[in-house]
Amino acid sequence: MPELPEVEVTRLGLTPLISGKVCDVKIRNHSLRWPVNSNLKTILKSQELKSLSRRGKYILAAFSSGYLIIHLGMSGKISIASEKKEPIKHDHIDIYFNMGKSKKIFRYNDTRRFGAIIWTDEDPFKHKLLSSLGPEPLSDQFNASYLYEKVKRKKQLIKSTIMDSNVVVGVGNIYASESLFLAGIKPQRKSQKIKKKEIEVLVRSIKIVIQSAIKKGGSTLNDFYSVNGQSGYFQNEHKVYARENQPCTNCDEKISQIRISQRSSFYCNKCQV
DNA sequence: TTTATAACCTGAACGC
DNA sequence: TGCGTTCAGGTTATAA
Repeated sequence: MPELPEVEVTRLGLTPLISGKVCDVKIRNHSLRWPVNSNLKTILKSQELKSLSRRGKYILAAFSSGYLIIHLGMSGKISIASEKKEPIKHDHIDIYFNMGKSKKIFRYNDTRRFGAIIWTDEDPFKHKLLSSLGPEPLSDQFNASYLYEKVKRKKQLIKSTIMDSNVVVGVGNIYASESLFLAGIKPQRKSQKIKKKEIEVLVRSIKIVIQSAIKKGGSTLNDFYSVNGQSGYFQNEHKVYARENQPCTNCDEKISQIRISQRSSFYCNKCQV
């Protein structure tokens, strides 16, 4: 999946392709991270899709009387299909839209079923999944003073801190490694030991990495393709992620790999201090 | 309160 | 060829 850039690329790809009123819903498998509401068909029927927005890694589909909160988990994918297109394995949910002469299907596929599709008729930002999220990485709210306040008493490792969605949303395992490389900070440093100057560089690096990944259409690893089936290109630009024992693009030192919180982490022992 | 770990699930890649 | 093990983009609940 999908870190923030992949979710944003998905949202941008979906927006021009889907609109109109829901005319049917088919759920083949209810068991995602949380069980999908069995009444979804009744709830959504005749409701008009108003907009698609994003908060962190959540896509918010606004309907006439509420919101679908969609999370892609590790392996979730959304495609827009015609009625003729037969569902394949792990196509768990179809939402049919009446679009003039034809019907289009919003199709949710998720191999590992870590994703979620949740209906709420209240303010989605007050939903418990979204209410305590940190700022968007590209917003002005996410700045050096903010992050320094967050890290200065934290004993956990800096990579874990920037991946904490209560600190900043959208920085997943790939972009955490990439941002720390760009900032010249080792992922295993303790957060509270990082100087204010370094935090300034780190904030800039996170913004650059996320922005650049969105422009390139996200990373394509095993599972991510954008809505139209195109792969992203950002993986061609990974400087450290999944490059263990390959030469650093900056100094030729071999890229190192360690595990932090059960996640693979990659860094250059020379360029990062 | 903060931090680390286990758990959710499927499939691909690898070693024997 | 086949079986067992490990690993994969995330996030929550629970343990320490």
